[in-house]
Amino acid sequence: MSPTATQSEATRERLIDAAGEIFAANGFRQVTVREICDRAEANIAAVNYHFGDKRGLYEAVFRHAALCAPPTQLEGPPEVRLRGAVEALLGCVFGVGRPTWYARLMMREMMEPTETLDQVVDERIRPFCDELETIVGELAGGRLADTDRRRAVRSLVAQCVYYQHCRAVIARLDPDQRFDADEQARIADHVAAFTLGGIARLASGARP
Amino acid sequence: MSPTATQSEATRERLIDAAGEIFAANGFRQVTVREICDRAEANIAAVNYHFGDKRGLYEAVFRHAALCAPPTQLEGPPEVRLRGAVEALLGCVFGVGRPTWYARLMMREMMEPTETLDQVVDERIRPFCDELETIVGELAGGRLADTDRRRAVRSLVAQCVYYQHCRAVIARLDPDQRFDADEQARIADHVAAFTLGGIARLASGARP
DNA sequence: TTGCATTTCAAATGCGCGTTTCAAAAGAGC
DNA sequence: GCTCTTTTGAAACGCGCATTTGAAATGCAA
Repeated sequence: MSPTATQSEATRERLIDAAGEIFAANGFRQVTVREICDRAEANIAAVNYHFGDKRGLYEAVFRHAALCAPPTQLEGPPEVRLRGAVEALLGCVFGVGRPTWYARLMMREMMEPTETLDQVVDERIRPFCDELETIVGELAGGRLADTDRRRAVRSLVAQCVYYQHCRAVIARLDPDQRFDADEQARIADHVAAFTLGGIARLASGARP
Repeated sequence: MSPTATQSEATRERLIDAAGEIFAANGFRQVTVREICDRAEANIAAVNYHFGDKRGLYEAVFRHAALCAPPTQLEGPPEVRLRGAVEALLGCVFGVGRPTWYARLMMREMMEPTETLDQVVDERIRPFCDELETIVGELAGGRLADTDRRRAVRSLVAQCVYYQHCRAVIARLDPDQRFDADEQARIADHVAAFTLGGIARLASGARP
């Protein structure tokens, strides 16, 4: 062991990685500092030394996770950009390649919001939603009021995050349901089609 | 004080009511037995006496909450029944009249499923989803495969529960957003229209 | 009235866990 | 080599909280 600067940094990273997984899987309260340090192969005092306290570690983890934003398709006709946005969202949820615990962490943060959530909303979520509103507006041919556009964006996002937030129920209703890349693509097809239909209906002005 | 059978029952009920609110608001771990007993005006030992332990109380609460199922419109054309189902779902989420903590409790249960969730899925959720599938099938004129029907039901449900699961984000994106009965009705309009459009698009066979 | 069963009460117990402490290890600068 | 700073290590502290305990209170039956 050589406690040099790079070694210290390595310890920090091991703690963040271990804590990210465990926090996402079990929530803030459930997780013990001992458990995190065990997996990170760090001493019990490392958390307090590097992050002040347990909450400081959590915030570092959340901030670190928030860095991997969904990459979106910025060019092309609105149908293509819609499809790209859906895949980006589902990619976060299904997390086939990425660190799979970010979406779960986000879900937990939504249930018990802290100040960290405000930052993430401002820095990441709002810009993304603004872009979605633009796409929806174009798809509707400019025939939607602001409120309707906003609600349509919610309907779109809802269909994606549903597979994260209600996975427990989905898995029980449909034991055969898979959550791999192939299924992700099929769901993306469905959500894109359903959303196009929904927007078309809204734009047509028909009310049920 | 008269520790008779009805008094004992009253204590049980006070504990369940108090615990329901507090569990829903703060989660299982956060809540202390002391806090529950304080609000229920019961002794600290009452929880262990009546429910064995804290977990036993939680399960009793969840079972009790699961009894208030969404009342659905069973007759009429599928458009009307769809609208009824949307309102029932949103009613659970917005909880304008009902015990408002059921939806929150359900959300928590979805994140950390216990055996209790299996029962609730079998007894309440699956029958409800079966009915939704029937409605969707009728709306599509029988032109949807089972898989597409199921996904459409998910898209429908997702739009409703989104207002529960992501309320923290919605409130931050839209500080003016209200969650009262009036807004609930407008959202029901939107979700019903959006869903009709989505189903129509799926039934038309068009793919993006 | 007097035992008996049920429920409530206040205090105590025990323990899990975040945090602190203080010493040891290991470079960095002189 | 020697001090100084940074990082790690093992053990201990202290607190919060679920749970237990044993007695008191209360109704019921004989």
